[in-house]
Amino acid sequence: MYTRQKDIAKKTGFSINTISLALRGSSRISEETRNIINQVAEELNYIPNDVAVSLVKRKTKTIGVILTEVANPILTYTAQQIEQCLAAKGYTMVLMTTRHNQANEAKALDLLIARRVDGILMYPVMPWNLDKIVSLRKTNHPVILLGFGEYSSPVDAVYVDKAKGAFKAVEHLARLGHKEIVFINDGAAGASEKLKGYKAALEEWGLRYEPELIIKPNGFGYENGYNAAARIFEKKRPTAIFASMDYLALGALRWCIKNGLDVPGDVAIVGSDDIEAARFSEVPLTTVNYPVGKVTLQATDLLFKLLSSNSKLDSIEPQKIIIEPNLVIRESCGAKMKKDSL
Amino acid sequence: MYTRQKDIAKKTGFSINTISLALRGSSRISEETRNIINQVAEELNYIPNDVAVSLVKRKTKTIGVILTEVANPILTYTAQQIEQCLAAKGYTMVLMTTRHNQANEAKALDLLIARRVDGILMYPVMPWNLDKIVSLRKTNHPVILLGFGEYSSPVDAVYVDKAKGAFKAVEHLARLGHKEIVFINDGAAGASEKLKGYKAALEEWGLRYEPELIIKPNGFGYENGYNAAARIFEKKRPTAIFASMDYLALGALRWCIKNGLDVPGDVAIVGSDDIEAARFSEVPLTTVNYPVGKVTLQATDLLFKLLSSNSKLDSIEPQKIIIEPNLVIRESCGAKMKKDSL
DNA sequence: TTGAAAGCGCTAACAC
DNA sequence: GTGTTAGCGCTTTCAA
Repeated sequence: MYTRQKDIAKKTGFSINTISLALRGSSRISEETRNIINQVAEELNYIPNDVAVSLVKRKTKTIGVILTEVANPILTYTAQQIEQCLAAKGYTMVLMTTRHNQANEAKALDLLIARRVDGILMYPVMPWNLDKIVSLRKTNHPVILLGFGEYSSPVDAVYVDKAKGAFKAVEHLARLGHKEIVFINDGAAGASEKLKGYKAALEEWGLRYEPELIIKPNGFGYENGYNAAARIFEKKRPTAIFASMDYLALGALRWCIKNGLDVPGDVAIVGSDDIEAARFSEVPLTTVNYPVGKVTLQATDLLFKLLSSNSKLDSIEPQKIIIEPNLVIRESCGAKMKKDSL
Repeated sequence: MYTRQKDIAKKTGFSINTISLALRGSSRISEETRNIINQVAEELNYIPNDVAVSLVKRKTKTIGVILTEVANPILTYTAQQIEQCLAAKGYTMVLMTTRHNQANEAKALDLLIARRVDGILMYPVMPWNLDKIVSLRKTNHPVILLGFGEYSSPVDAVYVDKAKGAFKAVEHLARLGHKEIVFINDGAAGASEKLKGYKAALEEWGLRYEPELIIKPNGFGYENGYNAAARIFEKKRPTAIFASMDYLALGALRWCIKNGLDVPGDVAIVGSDDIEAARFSEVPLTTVNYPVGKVTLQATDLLFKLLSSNSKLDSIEPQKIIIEPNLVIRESCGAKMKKDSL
C-alpha cells in the first residue's frame, strides 16, 4: 500500500541506509545519488512513515491538549492559538476534552502518555487536586497547566490573575463614582480570588464591604444572571453591577432594560471574559478580558523550553507564569459614550 | 525511562511474547501467570507504547480533523462533537486548521498521511477543487468532507442542504405575509444554492423575483450587515430581510433599531447558522440552523463504515449524505410573541 | 561516499 | 500454556 525506503532501495540498487540519508538531505550522500533517489521516491509516491520515525527517535512531535470543553469561547480560542503555535514549530496537536469530569481527564492523560506525546497542555478539571500531574512531572512528563486561577501544587502553570481582573473592574466603577457595587459571583474556580480583588478595590476606594451586595447565581447562564438581577433589585437600588462571567452580566443587563432601567444611565454593568456576545449585546458590555493569546504563547513557550532542556524535569523548579487581564471598556459602564458605536 | 515488556519479561522469567499476550488478557495464558505479569507490570509502572503497536498493526487509531478555522462556532462545536464520537470508539483526534488557505490544507493533509492517521474528516478550503481528495481516495485513504454546500467531485461527503434552508426561511416570511423580501447574500460557498432556495420559495408563494432585493455585503461581519441594511433602506421599504449569515442579520437588525424601525413590527429578520449571539441579541434572532450534531454523527459513521470495510476504497461508490437544516423561530420574524422571552 | 547490522517496542505465526 | 523467530519502517552506529 505504501512505498517504503526498501522499495526505493530495490529499485535504485542503493542500500536502505543510503536512501534514508538521501531523503533527509544528508550531505554525506553525493548529489547525484541524492537526485536519483529523490526522483525515484517521487515516482513511487513515497511518503515517510512518521510512526516508525517516532519509534526510533522516541519523539512523536505531538503535543496533547486537554480542555474541559470547547464550547467555551475562551477555550476554543485557546485551542486555535495552540494549534497555530505548535504547527509553526512542526508539532501536531491531539485534542481531548474532559467535559469537566475527572475520570475522563485521567483517561485522557493515560491515553496521551501511551501515545507518547512529547508534552501536554491542559486545563485541569480540579485545580486543587493535581497529584497526578505532580507525579507525571516526577517521571519526566512535561505538563503545563493553563487556567483561570492559582495553582498551589508544584506544577508548571500559566494562569490569569483573577483577583487583579476583579480589582480593575471594581476600581473602574468606583472611580466613576459608584458607591454600591453588586458582585454577581459564580462559584467556579477562581471565585474566591475574584472576591479578594473585589474587596481590595472597595478598600482602596474607601467603600464599605457589604455582604448583601454579593450575590451567588444558581448557575453560569444568561437566565441565572437575569434572575440574580431580579433578586438584587427586590431590596436594593445599586448603581453598579460587576459579574464574574459575561453571560451573567448579559442576563442582568437584560433584566435592567426590561424593567425600565437605563444602562449605563441608571446602572453600570461590567462582566468578565469578553466573550463575543459581549461585543454585540444591546448595550455593548464593558468587561474584564481573558488574554488568551498571552496565555497560550507563554504556555507553549514554557513547554518548548522544558522539551529542549536535557536535564531531568525533576531537577528544574516548577514555573508559574501569571498573566494580568485587562479591562475592555465599552458602553455598559458609562465611561464611553453611546455615540461611538454603531 | 519507560518500562518495556522486555523488562517485565526479565523480572518474571517469562518470554516477551507471554508478557504481550498476558497484558492483553489473552486466555491462552494461564490465569496464574497473567496475574503475576499484571502485578509486575503495575509495580514497574508499565505503560504500553502505542507507537510501537501502531507500527506493527499499521493502524494508529487516530483520525485527522482539518477545519478552516475554529473561531466559527459551528466548527468549534463540530470539533467538540467529533472528538466525543471518536473518543467513544477509542479513537483520538489530531486537529489542524487551515485558516482558509489552500497551501496550509495541502500541508495538513501530507502531515496527517505521514503520521498514518486511519482517516480524515475535513472542511475543505475550496469545495470546487477536490483533486487531491479524489486522488487520496484512489490510494485508499478515507477522507470524509463536511460542508456547507454541495460537492460535485467523486468524494465521500456529508453536507447541509443550503438551498433547502434558504427555502424554509423565505417561505416562512412569505407565509407571514411579506411581499418584499430582501436577501443579503454573502459570496461564500453555497451562495448560489441559497439563492436557488430563495427563488424557489418566492415562486412557490407567487412572489416576483426582484434583483434589486438581492444585496451582496462587502464581507461577512456585523458591520457589513449594518451597511447592507443602510444601502437597502436608501431606496426601498422592504418588510423582511433574510441574511445568509447571522452576523449579517445582526448587523442589519442593529441598523433597523438604530433608525427607529421596530423589529419585527416594521421589518422581520431571519438569519442563518444559529450562532450563539443570535440567541442573545437585542431581539432574539429567527434563523436557519446548521445541524452540527447530525452532520458530525453521519460523518463519523460513514468514516467508520469505510474503515471497517475490507474492500478497497476504489471499489466503493463515493457516498454523499445530505442533511436538512431547520428554522429556529425566535422573535425577529414576528411569528412568536415577545412576551415569551425574558 | 556507501553498506551492514543492530535495534526502537511491540505483535503474529508457528513450534514445542 | 509458553517460547522462538521474524518483522513493522525507520535511524544509528560502525565499518568499508
